[in-house]
Amino acid sequence: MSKVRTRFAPSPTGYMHIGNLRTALYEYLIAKHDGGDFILRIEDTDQEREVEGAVDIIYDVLEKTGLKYDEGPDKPGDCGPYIQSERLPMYKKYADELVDLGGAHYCFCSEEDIQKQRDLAAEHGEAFKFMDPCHAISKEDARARIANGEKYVVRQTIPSYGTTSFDDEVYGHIEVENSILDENVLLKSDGYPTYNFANVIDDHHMHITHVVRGNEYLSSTPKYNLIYNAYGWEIPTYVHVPPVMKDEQHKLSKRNGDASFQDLLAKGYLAEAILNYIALLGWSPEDEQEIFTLKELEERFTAERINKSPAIFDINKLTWMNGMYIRNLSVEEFNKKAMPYYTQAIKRDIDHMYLSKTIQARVETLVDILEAVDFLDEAHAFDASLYQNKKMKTTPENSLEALRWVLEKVEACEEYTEEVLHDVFMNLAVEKEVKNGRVMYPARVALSNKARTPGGAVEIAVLLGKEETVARLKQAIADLEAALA
RNA sequence: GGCUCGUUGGUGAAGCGGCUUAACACAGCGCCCUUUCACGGCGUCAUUCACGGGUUCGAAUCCCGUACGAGUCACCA
Repeated sequence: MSKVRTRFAPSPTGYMHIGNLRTALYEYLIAKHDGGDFILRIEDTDQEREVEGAVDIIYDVLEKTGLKYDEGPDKPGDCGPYIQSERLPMYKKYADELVDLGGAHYCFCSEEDIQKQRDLAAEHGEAFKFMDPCHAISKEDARARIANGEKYVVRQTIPSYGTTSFDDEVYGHIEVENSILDENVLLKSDGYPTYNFANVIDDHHMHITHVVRGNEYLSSTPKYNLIYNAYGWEIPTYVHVPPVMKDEQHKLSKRNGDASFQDLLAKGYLAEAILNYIALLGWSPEDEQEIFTLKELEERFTAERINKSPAIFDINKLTWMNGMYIRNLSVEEFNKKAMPYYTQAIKRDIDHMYLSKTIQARVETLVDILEAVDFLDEAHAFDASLYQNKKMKTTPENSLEALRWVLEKVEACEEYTEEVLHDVFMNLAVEKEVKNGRVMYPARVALSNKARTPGGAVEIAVLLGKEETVARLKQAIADLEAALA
C-alpha cells in the first residue's frame, strides 16, 4: 500500500473558522497516524473572493496549532506548485484532454442566458436542469471557434443514464443516479478551474490517498469520480466529515458572528486546548480519555470513529478544557502567558510569579486574569454589605473589631512574608478565640472590596506589600466607622 | 421540489442483537474540603434511545414508513 497522503486545501478568505480547522486536524491526524504526509494546498481559484494577507493567516494558524505540513507553498515538495493559481497551464491541458476522453465538452453559452432560464424555471416553480445545447457542437468546430477568440468554458459531460457509487469511510456506501447530476463548469472563461476540477487534478497529481472534507461534498462526489474514471485514475479514499454547528440548525460560521480560531485565541483560549476540544467534535476515542496531546491524537485517531451526525460547538466544555490546560501548565509557563495580561491590568510593582501561583487554578481563560486582578492597583469601592457573611459569622460590626486587631499586628510585623502573615492571622484567631474566617474574611474584603479574589487574605496582603496593606486596612476601618456611625 | 445525509439527556458522546432497568465528560443541582473564590473529592441528573409499524425468544442496535433537521442542485469552495 502506498504512503498515506492527505491535504488541507483552504481557500484564502481571511480567517480560519472552527470547522475548517477541525478538517485540517483530521487530515493531519489521518496522515500522521500512518506515518504519512500532510500537504497544504492553497485553493485560490476564485479571484473575486481573494483576500489580501489571507494566506499568511493560514500559515500562522497552522504554526500556532502545531499542524506541521510536509509540503506546501513555503515548503516545496515534488508536487508543486502548491498554489492553484500557479498551476493554470496544467488545468488547461487536462481540460482539453478530458474533452478528448469524452468526459467534458466546450460550452459557449453565456452565464446570463443560463441564469435567465434558471429564473424562468423558478418562476414556474419547476426544478431546473440545464440542458446544454453545446453538446451538439463538434470538438473540431468548438476548437476552431476557440482559436477564433470566442469565450468558452469547459463543462463536464455526464451520462444521462446509469448510477455512480462510492464508499465513504464515514458514511458508507452511497449511490447516486447520473441523471440528476449537473454538468458543472470545470474550467471557467477566465481560464481558472473550478473546485470541481482543480480538486481532482491536484489530488491525483499530489498523490493524495485520503480526501477529507465537509459532508456538503457528499452529493457531488459522484461527479468527481466520473472525472477520475474518465482519466483512468485511481479514486482516493473518501472521508466526509459532519459539520460543526452553532446550534441544531445553524452551522458555525463567521458570517453569523461565531468565533473563529483567532477570536478564541483573543478570548484567552490556548491553541492546544482548542485543538484538543475540536478533535472531540465528531470523533471519540475507544476509551474515556478526553485530554490528548497532539502526539496522542496521532496515535489514537482513526477515521472509522468519526461520527456521522453534526456536532454542536459547546463553548462551556471548551472553557472547562481550557482550564484544565491552564492548570497543567508549569507556573513558569503560565506566568509567561499571563504576563501580557498582567502588564495590561496592573501598574503596581508586584511579584508576578507569586501572583501566578495563586491565580493559576482560578482562571479558565487567560482573559479571566483581567477581572481577577482588577483590585490590585486600586481597591474597589467600599461596600459595607460585603462584610456581612453568614457562613463566616461576620457582620460589619465584628469586622471592624477584627480589622483593628489585624491592623495592629500587621503594623508590628518586622518581617513581611507569607509565613509571617499566615502566623499573624492564625495566632490572632487562637488568641481571640474565634474561627479563622472571623478575622481572615474581613481582612480579605478590606484589602479588595471584592466578594471573590484570587487567593485569600494572606496571599493578597503579600501581593500588596506592607505599606499598601496597612493603608487599605486603615481605609477600611475608617469606612466601616463612618458606615456604622 | 428532486437527490443525499442525519436524529441517543441542556451539550459532546459510548453503544455495532442479549453483559444496558444506556458508559464517560461538560453544564446544572446538592454535599464535603476550605480564610472568599476556585482546585480537588463525593453524590444526583434519559424506566429510555424522534415517532409508528415489522423481524426476532430478545432491538437504541436489523427492515419499512412518517416526522423533523441539514446538505446539495453556481463560471463559490
